[in-house]
This record gives sequence, C-alpha cells and structure tokens, in this order.
Amino acid sequence: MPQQKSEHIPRATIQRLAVYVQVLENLQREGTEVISSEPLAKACNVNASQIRKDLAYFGEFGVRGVGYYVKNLIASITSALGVDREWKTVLVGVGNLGKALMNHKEFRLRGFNIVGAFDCDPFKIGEELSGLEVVCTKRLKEKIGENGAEIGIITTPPERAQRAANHLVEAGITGILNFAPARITVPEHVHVEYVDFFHHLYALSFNITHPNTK
Amino acid sequence: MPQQKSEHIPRATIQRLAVYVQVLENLQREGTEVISSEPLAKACNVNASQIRKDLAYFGEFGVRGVGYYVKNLIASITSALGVDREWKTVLVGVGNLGKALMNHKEFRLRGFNIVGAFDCDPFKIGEELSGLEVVCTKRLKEKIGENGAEIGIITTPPERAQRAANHLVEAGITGILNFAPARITVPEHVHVEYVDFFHHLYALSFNITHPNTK
DNA sequence: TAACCCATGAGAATTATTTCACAAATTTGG
DNA sequence: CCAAATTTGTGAAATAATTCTCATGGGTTA
Repeated sequence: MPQQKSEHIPRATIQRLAVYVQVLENLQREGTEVISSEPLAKACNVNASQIRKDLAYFGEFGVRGVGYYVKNLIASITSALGVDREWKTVLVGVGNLGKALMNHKEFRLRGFNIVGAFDCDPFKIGEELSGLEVVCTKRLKEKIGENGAEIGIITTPPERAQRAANHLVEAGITGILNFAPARITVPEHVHVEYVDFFHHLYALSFNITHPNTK
Repeated sequence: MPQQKSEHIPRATIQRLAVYVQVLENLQREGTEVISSEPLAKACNVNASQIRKDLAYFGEFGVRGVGYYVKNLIASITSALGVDREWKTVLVGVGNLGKALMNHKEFRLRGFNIVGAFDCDPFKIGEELSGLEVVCTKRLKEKIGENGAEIGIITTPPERAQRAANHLVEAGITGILNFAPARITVPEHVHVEYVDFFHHLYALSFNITHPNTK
C-alpha cells in the first residue's frame, strides 16, 4: 500500500503521475508488460530520472535491471493518487457543458460518479438528466448530507461560480473542479482545479507567435 | 507594442498571464478601471511580485503610485500572448466532443475560428456541421494549403491521436491542442497543449486523500 | 512648486525543482 | 556460481522559479 514517505510532494509531480498512468494504460492496451524508465520517459516527454524521482515519493515500484511491470505500476500510481476507488461528485450548473459532462460515460468508467445535479434556474429544476433530477442549488447541503459526495464540479457562468463554490464549501465538499472562466476563493482545506482550454489556446498562440522562446 | 525583453519566459508565467486576463476581464465587467498588483494578486491566488515579475518580461505597463489601468493591461497582455488577432484552427475527429467544440460559440468569440473539420470515418465524411463539411483526414494538407490554418485541435480516440498529429504536422500546423487521452510526439518546432480534465480530477483525488500535503 | 505618498520595477536572496552521477540490486549468460 | 550487463533509487549538483526588499519615479495636495 503506497504511503508517501516525504512530507511535501510537488504539484508538478502529481500532474506527471496522471500522465504516466495515461501512457501506461495505452502501453498496456498495446500489449507491453514491462517498461524501463528510459522509454517511458520518452513516451511522456520527460526526463527518465524525473520519473524515478516522482515514483520515489511513494515507494519502490521497480525491479533493478528489469524496469517496471506496467500493470503493477498502474496499480501503484493509481493507489498513490487515490483513484483506485469510487468518488462521488455533484455538478452545479446544468447548461450545455454541464449536460455534456453528465452524459459523458468516461466519468463513471474512471470512478467519478455524478450523483447530483444542481442549478438555480427555476425552469431547469425538476428536469431529469441521465437519471438525475435537477435540484435547486440551495438544497446542496441537504442532498450532500444524503449522498456523501466529496467533489463538486462547477459549470456555471463565471459570475455565478463563486456562489456555487460557497454553496459547495458550506455543504462540506473538499475538492472543486471549476470549468467556469473565473477564479474562485475557498477556505484553506478546499482544493480547486481549473479547467479552461482557452488558457491552452493562449499558450499555443504565445508559442507560435514567439517561436524562438521554446 | 509589447516585445519580450528576456530570451526565456517560464511556461508558468504564460499560464498565469492567461489567468490575469480572465480575472481582469471579470473585474472590467464589474466596473473596475484601475487595480494595483496587491488586490489583483489576491484575486488570482498568487503573490503580488509574481505578477509584477511576469509583466516585466514584456514591458512596463503600470503607473507607479497608481497601479494598472485594467483596460490597458488586458490589451497589453493579450498582445503579448498574441491573442489580439484571429487564429484559424482545424479540428480532427468529429465525435461527440468534436461536435460540441464546433458548436461552441466562445471559440469564435475569442478569435479562434474553426475553419475545417476532418475525420477518417467514411460515414462522417460529407456530413455538414456548423456550416463546415467534414473532410477526409488525408486531405488535411490540401485544405490547410487553401485556408491557412495554424492550429490543430485533436478530438480523436487515443489510438488515432498520433496519426492525426502526423497529418497536422505534415500539413504545416505549428500548434496542437490535444483533447485525446494520449501523449503525442511531434517535431521540435510544433507546440502541443494537452487538455484532460481527468488529470485534474486525479489531482483533486490526491489532494483530498492526503490533506496534510497542501 | 515643493514635499509627501504610494505602487511599480528590478536586483538579491531564498526556495523549489530538475538533472546528473553512481552505488546497490537483480537478472542473464558462460 | 561468478562475472557482465542492466536499470533502479538516491544523494549531490545544477538549474529554475518565487519571494523579499527597496530605490525609483509618477501622482497628489497644500
């Protein structure tokens, strides 16, 4: 059971671990059973010792002279990340994006079950979507008390993101995935991840505009 | 006309600049005309000197004793990022996600126009979507020769992402936004950005599982 | 116009992350 | 069964990024 040894783990390490899992899963699908850090690093576009150092935070998963057993390593990393279990999530903001996410099968497949849908629009409340009734955002606390969700997904317009976050925090949520194009403020103990692909397009724009600064 | 002074600009700086724009746009919508680095930093969840340093790479946009003029600063940053113009993009992989992106109005609004849609599925070729005819991926080079697109968006399944990337590169594309859950390999001069919100969910999972290591 | 504020911009110090280099461990082949 | 080959895991070195500190200079008021 991987238990991190060190106190602080760089945020960048966590992001890379997710990449490793992705690449390892694709390798596994292609039939690879064992891989050493060198070719894995190439596939992930990172340095080989980077991988070894990242893994070292959580334990010793490799075999010297051999490398890593793909299946094993996936299990070790997913366990380290805590994604070897089911996570209950609730979604706030049933617009186009929210609906699309609710219909996204991959969510359930990856263990992130959406168990509640909320909106403050009276016309949307009561509507049924992927087997869930849309409930008023004000009833978040009550509903989460029932279903025990731990992660909140915000898909509201930007001006309503902070209010959604407040409701989620008050309901006891400790992790928020924010798709709204706005920064939100939450207490110390709550973790927020932002998803905004325009940020990525901006980065592309910059890199293409300034080709010298790769 | 902001011109970066230094040779190398940290990747993290570019990501933050995109955040600054987002927050500044929301401030502007609320009527704020001037802001100093301290409150802006608070809104962005970063350090104030971080903002000043990030901006310093591109020029001097503030007024000592006053702060930054919001409208001005947005213009300066967007110009620095190269997003004060129109970018033509093509999309490869017309599945659920691809279709959703093509119907996403925000794309055009932000200056990233989708001018071509490609797929290798014969049943999809010829179909019309948001005014664009889906074309065979093999004709990418020909079509990009006509429309001059510079950015490619990959929304294929993971196993077809690399092939899509190869076609895009061969067609002269220099920036790729990859939604497929797979890493791709491209030549030095091509820039890739990855969008995968499961990576963010993994990060949340980790942070909730290990609350001590914030 | 002069004196006082105030927030920027930039160099210095600090802190964090990445890469290097090699000892330790494991397998394989003679 | 020992030696060679291989690859991990880790401490040390190098590199990079962030934060601190304060001189600089524009704005404001009397």
